Amino acid sequence: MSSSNTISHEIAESLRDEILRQQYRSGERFPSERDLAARFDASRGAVREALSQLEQLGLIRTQPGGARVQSVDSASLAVLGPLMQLNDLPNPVLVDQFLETFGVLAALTAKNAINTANAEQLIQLKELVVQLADESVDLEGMQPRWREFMKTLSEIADNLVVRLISNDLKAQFVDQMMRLGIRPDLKKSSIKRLLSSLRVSINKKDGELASEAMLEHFEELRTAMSEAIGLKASEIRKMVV
Amino acid sequence: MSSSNTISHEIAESLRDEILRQQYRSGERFPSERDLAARFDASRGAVREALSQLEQLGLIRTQPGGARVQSVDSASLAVLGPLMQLNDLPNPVLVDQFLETFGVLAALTAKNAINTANAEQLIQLKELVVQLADESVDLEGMQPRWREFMKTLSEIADNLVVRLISNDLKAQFVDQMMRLGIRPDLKKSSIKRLLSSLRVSINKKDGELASEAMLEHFEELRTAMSEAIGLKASEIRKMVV
DNA sequence: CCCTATATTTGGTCCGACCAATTTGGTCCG
DNA sequence: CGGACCAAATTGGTCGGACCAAATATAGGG
Repeated sequence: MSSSNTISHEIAESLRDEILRQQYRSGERFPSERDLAARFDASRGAVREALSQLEQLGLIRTQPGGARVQSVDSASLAVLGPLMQLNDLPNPVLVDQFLETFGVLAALTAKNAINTANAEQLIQLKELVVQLADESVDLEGMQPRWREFMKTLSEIADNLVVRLISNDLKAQFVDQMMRLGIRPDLKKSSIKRLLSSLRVSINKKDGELASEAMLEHFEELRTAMSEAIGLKASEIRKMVV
Repeated sequence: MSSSNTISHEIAESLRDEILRQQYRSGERFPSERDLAARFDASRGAVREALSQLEQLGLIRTQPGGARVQSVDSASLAVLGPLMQLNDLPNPVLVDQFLETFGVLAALTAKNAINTANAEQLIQLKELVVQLADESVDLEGMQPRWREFMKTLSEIADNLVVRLISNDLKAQFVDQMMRLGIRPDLKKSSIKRLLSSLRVSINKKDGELASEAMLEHFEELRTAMSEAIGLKASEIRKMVV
């Protein structure tokens, strides 16, 4: 399940999750490197490498005399992914905030992409939208195309800041949702409306229109996702009972 | 100038800047740990700690056999700060992208804050806006109040995702601009308009209005900042000549 | 020239040691 | 009893050397 095969990474993951689970109070002293080495049955060097990663994430602050735990919401954006994968079910509030935030960034990207695209790029976008309208492909199979479309938009918009933000969200939010079987029930009409707006905005080279369509789409996605998670939650509850 | 007093951090900073300066081609082999240890006259352990930080930043990927440099725009958002402080003058394009992106996030925050604020919080916001309208304080002295205002908005909006993003931008963008003497020439009328809109939106509890005002303000800020940087650049050019 | 077997390089990990800063505990004094 | 002060234990920071396994580079054979 967990990624890297190295011990130091395993230690880092383990400790990271403990901190994200609030198992330490903010400001509390973190176990000493020697203790951690003993606990994980590893060398102090490996532990120190792990701690230097946690420090980079903004989760701890180390000083001679002892490391201290930092408040989670003063950490780096890179903790968002792990934060959403902590429990069986991602925190619905967090998912909603993620979608809302990602939505405005996607809208911004779409606006700038369409406004700055050259003729060739507009054609490229148009083709991608056509592919997205293919009704013979199901929602899951469509995901790669959506990603391709967003990636193209991102490349055309060419905003490094947005791209860097997206990188830290590359914890594959969508993948995780798919894996958990959480599938937002987006009305086909809703998607059709989005695609239609996108088509028009590309033809008219009207970025503002694309932006609005994107915002609206994410709004609907938030609602659908909220329902989907709630549904999954009740499913799980039944399983337990 | 540079921050942490530990050797491993110094090494990390040094190597980070080299990568951000594109001194290595993406995909290129990174010097071996032993070479780096020799170069920095440090132990391999210190170098390894530095490298584990760079890896966390998404700047390198290490494997048995050799580490490889990653493309900058596949890195973590946390590199944005260092990226803007690389040269004497920050990259204007990057600053503009930063302001644009930060603008939509600030607008989102303002919208949600005002829409969800309770009576007490609305009063608090109103007071802060009044303080911002104090004409007896100059632009620089006003910065702490602006920060206080934004912080309050952020706390009320209570969006962890946006907060995490802001954390990685806390490389004190404003501070750096101040330090460099880059002062955007924002028209007083422009600020007055923003404050006025904010006042109205708070009174009417109309988040959408606040959002629009914020967007417009950042739009003007982008223009002003662009001019300010251009001005500073020509100043520097004269100095050299 | 290509493919394979071997030697070298490289990252991953461990151990033991030392230093300096911090923390801790206790002692002494008012 | 309380606070200031001092010494000991703890802790992070760094170093050096060592070993392994994976990856790479090299030389040899087809």
